[in-house]
Amino acid sequence: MTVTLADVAARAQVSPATVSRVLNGNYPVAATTRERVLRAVDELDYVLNGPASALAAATSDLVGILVNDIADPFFGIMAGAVQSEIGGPGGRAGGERLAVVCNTGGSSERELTYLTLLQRQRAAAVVITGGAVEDPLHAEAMAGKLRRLGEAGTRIVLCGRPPVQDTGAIALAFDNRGGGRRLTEHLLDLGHRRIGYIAGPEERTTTRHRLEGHRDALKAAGVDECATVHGPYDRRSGYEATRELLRQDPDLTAIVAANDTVALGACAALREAGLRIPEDVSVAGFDDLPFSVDVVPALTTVRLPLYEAGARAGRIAMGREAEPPGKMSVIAGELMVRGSTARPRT
Amino acid sequence: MTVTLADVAARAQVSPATVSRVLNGNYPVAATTRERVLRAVDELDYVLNGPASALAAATSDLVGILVNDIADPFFGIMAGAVQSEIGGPGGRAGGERLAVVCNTGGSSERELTYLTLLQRQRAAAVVITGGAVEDPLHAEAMAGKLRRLGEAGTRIVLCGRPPVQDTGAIALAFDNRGGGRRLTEHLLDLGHRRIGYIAGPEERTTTRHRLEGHRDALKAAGVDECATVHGPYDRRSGYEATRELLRQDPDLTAIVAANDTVALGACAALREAGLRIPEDVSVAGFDDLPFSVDVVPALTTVRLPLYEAGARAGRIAMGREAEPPGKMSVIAGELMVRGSTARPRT
DNA sequence: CTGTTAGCGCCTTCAC
DNA sequence: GTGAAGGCGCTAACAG
Repeated sequence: MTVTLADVAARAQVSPATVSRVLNGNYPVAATTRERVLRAVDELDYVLNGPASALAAATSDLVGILVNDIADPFFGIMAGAVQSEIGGPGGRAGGERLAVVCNTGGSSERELTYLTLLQRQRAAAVVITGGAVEDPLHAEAMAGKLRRLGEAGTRIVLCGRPPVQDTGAIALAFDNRGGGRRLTEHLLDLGHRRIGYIAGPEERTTTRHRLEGHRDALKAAGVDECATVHGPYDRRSGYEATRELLRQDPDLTAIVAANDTVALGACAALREAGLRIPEDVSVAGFDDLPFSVDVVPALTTVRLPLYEAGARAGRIAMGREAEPPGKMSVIAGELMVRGSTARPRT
Repeated sequence: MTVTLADVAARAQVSPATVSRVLNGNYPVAATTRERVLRAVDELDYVLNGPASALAAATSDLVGILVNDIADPFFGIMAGAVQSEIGGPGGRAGGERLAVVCNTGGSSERELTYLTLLQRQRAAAVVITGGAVEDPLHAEAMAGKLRRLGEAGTRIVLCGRPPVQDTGAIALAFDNRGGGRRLTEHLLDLGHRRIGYIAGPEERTTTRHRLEGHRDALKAAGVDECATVHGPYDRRSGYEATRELLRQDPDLTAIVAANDTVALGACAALREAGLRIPEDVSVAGFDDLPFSVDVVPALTTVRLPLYEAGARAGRIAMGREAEPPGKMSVIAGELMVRGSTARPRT
């Protein structure tokens, strides 16, 4: 029915072992023999049986990339970068790796499920992007799962997520706290004192760190915290949170959003309320997604080098770049001051 | 070293076959036995070996989703929808399927590579999203690959892509032509006569169909085609193409973009040129991505039911929804008239 | 309902 | 540089 390696061997008049060797290219084979085999492969339209190969070799060419929300460019950009470093030749059989992205939807349960599925497939590596849920139960389950994955030979790289102790996982973390602090400092420097904050979902590392940075800046300046509202990382959340913030404190002069997408929703709500940006209310985001420079006014935000971080994570996962000292590296964000923030109205 | 099914069997004092049966849940097993096995699985922290299972069963729980650009929400939304319908229970072993998305970057070569990789893994199904490259050579290679995949038992669903003959693949196509026509008709109705067009990359079905719709509308109205420029589906392309269009025809009163992202770039270029939207130049996009309603002015566009289409593709791929008659269904777009289009200046 | 018996297709020592 | 043989871990008939 389907063509097997034995069929190729027969046609090329060599042993199955030889065919395997040319396919994997990790063993000396005479040039003429190799050519004969390759021709047979072509003629028979042979496709290696991945499961069989993985079973015998006790490892596969699958590399998993976990993202919280595949519809969000924040993750799409990182995932694409990881893939671009992995997809190339260099795998075991046929020289290609299967880089696949798995959408957890931000659910810690699905995150674990995907890790199990990947473990089941004996994935060669796993890259986990974005913030983590901070529930202690989940954290423990996660640490255990990562440890077992690592013990089974899967390389693990965290990209945009803080390290998990005792797992051997390599972490490239974003400096969300520092970025959040600089952003709020910028607003304080402009003269803002009543700054509303739209935070991400609770119990997420990203949310907490950005918020802490915000609070650090306020504290350092001796300014009281104004209203803070939590919500998911989407446009609608920004819209609704802003209406809530305006209700809680009609006199606020600035709004900091958990990320650019949320900031977009905030802008919409402000406009609907008849408030001008930045004349009446300044708005700031986080991440610097591609659209942020195009909205009107262009968004003040913190740029995270998403692509570079993803690419680096991919290379580390492939063993093509040395892991950072201490298995951990903090990536800084850059404050991008644009038209959406200005001095407060007097 | 690693725990195998035999270990579980020994601990539960049953045969390996029985363990397999409870794990796959597709065979009657006494409740008490099942419980004993499950407990052993838990105690030993056993994880099924996917490759071995796939090899023995000659099929896997892997489902592939191909996208042209994972950083583009157009694909992210569809991919997320497909996954949400696939990820759930219902798979063979352990009741979970591994839904994975593969980023082709719009390259026909990588598209074929990924299909081979998926074929190698004996994927249960493959969903291919977005437009296809129209190069005849690639089309032929693609048709052959799809046919072989189908013969090997992989279900294939095209989502947002026209059908490929003689492959058995099911197609859910978007009515890009109709949408393009309605969009241009809308501008013509408003009184526009000099309409610049920013098309997507050449030799893509999506590009061609949308452009054809545009031309259909012009022709029906007896209006000559104004300047048309091609470019990738990104913001920068829209920006540069608009500068080019303005150079070619400074008197145009409207610009139709290949999609919303391109339209964003077009808006930026217009503003930079000191032109107001829509007073001086109207702008229209395509897709109705989430941000399109938030930009200022809100974008007139054609809404494509991306999520619904993806979800349906996922269900069909899982055999949970009947395939459309003739293995093909055309999904219409809906014209969304918003602030970015208005009567031309007189 | 459960155990026994063969493989699934490939990789990998070991000989030659 | 190449062939032969055993086994990777699981599933799917068969028996019982």
